[in-house]
Amino acid sequence: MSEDNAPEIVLSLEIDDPALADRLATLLGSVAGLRLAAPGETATASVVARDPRVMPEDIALTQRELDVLALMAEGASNKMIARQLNISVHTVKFHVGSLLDKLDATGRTDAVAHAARRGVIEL
Amino acid sequence: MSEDNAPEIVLSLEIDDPALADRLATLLGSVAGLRLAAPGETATASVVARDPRVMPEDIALTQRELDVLALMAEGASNKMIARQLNISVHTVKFHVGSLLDKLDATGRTDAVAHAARRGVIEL
DNA sequence: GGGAGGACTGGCCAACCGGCCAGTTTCGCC
DNA sequence: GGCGAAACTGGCCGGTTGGCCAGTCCTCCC
Repeated sequence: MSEDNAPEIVLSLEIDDPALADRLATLLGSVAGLRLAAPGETATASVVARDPRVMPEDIALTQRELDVLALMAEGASNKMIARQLNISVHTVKFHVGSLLDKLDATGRTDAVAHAARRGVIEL
Repeated sequence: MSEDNAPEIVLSLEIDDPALADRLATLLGSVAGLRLAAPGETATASVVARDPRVMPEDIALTQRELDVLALMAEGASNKMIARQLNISVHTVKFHVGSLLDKLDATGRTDAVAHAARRGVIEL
């Protein structure tokens, strides 16, 4: 393993907590074979620590609601969801309604966005 | 600054490329004051390097489309968007239409999901 | 046995959405 | 001067959405 077949790994920091960012910058800055990205530089990998804000109470969604939510995130219409899950459109609407309530959303788009933000679903 | 007011920083790795993950694990594993997270452990920060798959061609969206897209992601209706941007509902629909085209989406929910996936917007 | 909660279904309806047609203005560029 | 791109506006219309009412089955639990 010569040094040149393993180019430096460039890390960008995306840390909300300044103190933590500082400590990490110091720690990582002195590691051989690795350096921190210059502003605007494209990094090999990012070190991420987001503000752990409003994540504590994970919303209690039923299995069925998760099914519906997942299909909503795929852009499926109520009709399509009904077909997929083998239930009536009315039932889909019923679940969507619960979802809007629980996720505190104003519409299906908002519901998907909120769910994604809270990590309930993965886009 | 005693050692105990600065607890170990726990890093989790989210690297798609196994080789890179390996190198990083080795490099970071030997840094004092820092360790890698055990499976399932809550980490202080994550080191992320996602597959740079279908991200090359960043979709060309106009400024106005970005405006509309951002509001869509907030769950805003066409009417609300129109008010926000001080344009008519028709114009909003026009931009939404272009967005659906460019993002290859079937509806506004799908459009927001696609945009988020491609990093066009941040949820 | 009597809740309580979840899943499911129906009808009804106003509002919203998206796609179609058409048009104007403004801007930069060849 | 002409030409395309972007932004903007209008009318029209069928399909979708979300909220309201109602009801039936379950199952778990006190």
